Amino acid sequence: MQPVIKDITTSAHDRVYRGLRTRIMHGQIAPGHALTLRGIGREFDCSMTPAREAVNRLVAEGALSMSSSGRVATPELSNERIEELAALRALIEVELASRALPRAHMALIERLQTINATIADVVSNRDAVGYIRSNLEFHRTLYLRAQAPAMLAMCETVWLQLGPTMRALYTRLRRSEPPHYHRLIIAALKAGDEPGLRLAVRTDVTQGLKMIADRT
Amino acid sequence: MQPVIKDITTSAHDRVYRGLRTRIMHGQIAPGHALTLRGIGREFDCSMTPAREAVNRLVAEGALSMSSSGRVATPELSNERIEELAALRALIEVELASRALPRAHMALIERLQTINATIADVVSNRDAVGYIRSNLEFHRTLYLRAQAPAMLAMCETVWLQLGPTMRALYTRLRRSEPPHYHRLIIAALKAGDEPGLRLAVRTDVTQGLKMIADRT
DNA sequence: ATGGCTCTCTTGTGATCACGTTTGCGGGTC
DNA sequence: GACCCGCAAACGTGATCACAAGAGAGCCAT
Repeated sequence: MQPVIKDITTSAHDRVYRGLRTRIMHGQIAPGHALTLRGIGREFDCSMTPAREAVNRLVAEGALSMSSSGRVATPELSNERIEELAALRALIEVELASRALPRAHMALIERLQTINATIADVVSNRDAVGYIRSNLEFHRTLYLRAQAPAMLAMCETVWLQLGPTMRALYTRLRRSEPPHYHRLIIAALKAGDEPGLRLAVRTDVTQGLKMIADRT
Repeated sequence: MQPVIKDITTSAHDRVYRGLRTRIMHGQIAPGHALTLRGIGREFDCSMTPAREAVNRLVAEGALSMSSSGRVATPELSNERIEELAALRALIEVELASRALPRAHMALIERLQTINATIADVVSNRDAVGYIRSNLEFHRTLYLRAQAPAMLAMCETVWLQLGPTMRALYTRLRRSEPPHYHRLIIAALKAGDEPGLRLAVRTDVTQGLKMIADRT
């Protein structure tokens, strides 16, 4: 009989937290979708306690919104809030890219190109969730080089808040072309062109989210 | 017999959360100070459950750090992290000030001057906690005019992370002069001078935190 | 006197339960 | 057919408990 290997690495609430977090960030949950503690506990096979901790953490990060009665749901963002979060993305990500630039060597650029190819694949398959995931991976891979964990954490918090909204955007948009500005980012990295990099990142971040604000 | 008025507005975990949060943000707790769930529960007169929720939320926001064993304490920040958080403050607060500028009318400027006078009082009393609180109130009052709640929330998260460290700084520094750059901020607001405002805010935010990184 | 070891007390975790509230559905009325 | 009211099921909250892990004090040996 095999001994049961105790899962040292993660406590239950951490497992639930991570599961919900990636699901939200990757846009697998539509805006306005409601969640219940007992339902989460059933799904992750634990009691309400770890589910509560995970949910509270996500509420604190703005990934979930809580009604006055304590019911929790994926947030439906107003246009003002989307504009604000886009501005925050631009602000922080431009800084992160700028800090990553001096440390960007060839291996990093090649990895970015690989991810970009994946994005092209995923886009042709009309896979919104895959697109969001790959797109964020592209950005995160670049920003990891900035060696600025606090900034990256803030950045990911913004991504998290925008997750369900990005899903709503990209499923409506049904884009078929791979992101144009990613190539500009890579080119600027190769050339060591900081102003060009800043502009490319800012544009890439802003362009997609502008369309949401324009819908109404 | 008086009827017991049920406290509608706040649940227990919210009360605990707010209490701990302002205590941390205002620098009333030194870096590295340990907290226990049962101790918090005793202090706020509740069981461990609300204490746990509040603590987990603060850990998620970076206001408290949690060891691998789950013990929780006020964080002792490395110099790199302080530099990073200072850069984040500069980035976000400059943007907030810039957005507040077009909406800043005379009543706001007068309120800022009143707060600044309070800071002068508090500084002469060598009251570090009072100084931090008034200083943050000065900034928050200005940024509220920006009408950007998501940005302000991020900003306050950074303040929260820096709370205990600011305490450590200002108690060591024992400054006796009121903040110089606050006058520059007010002057730029009066003049409608955006570049001057951006520079003044950036300098005000950065100057204090540079000294910490220089200690070592 | 000091370094290492053990034991105990304390801590965090997760499960369960009772309670008050809310939500949503179904039947009755206009 | 539409609207409103009432009831039952489901929900979040907070308390309590059992358990395992860890920290710290005290003791012994060197």
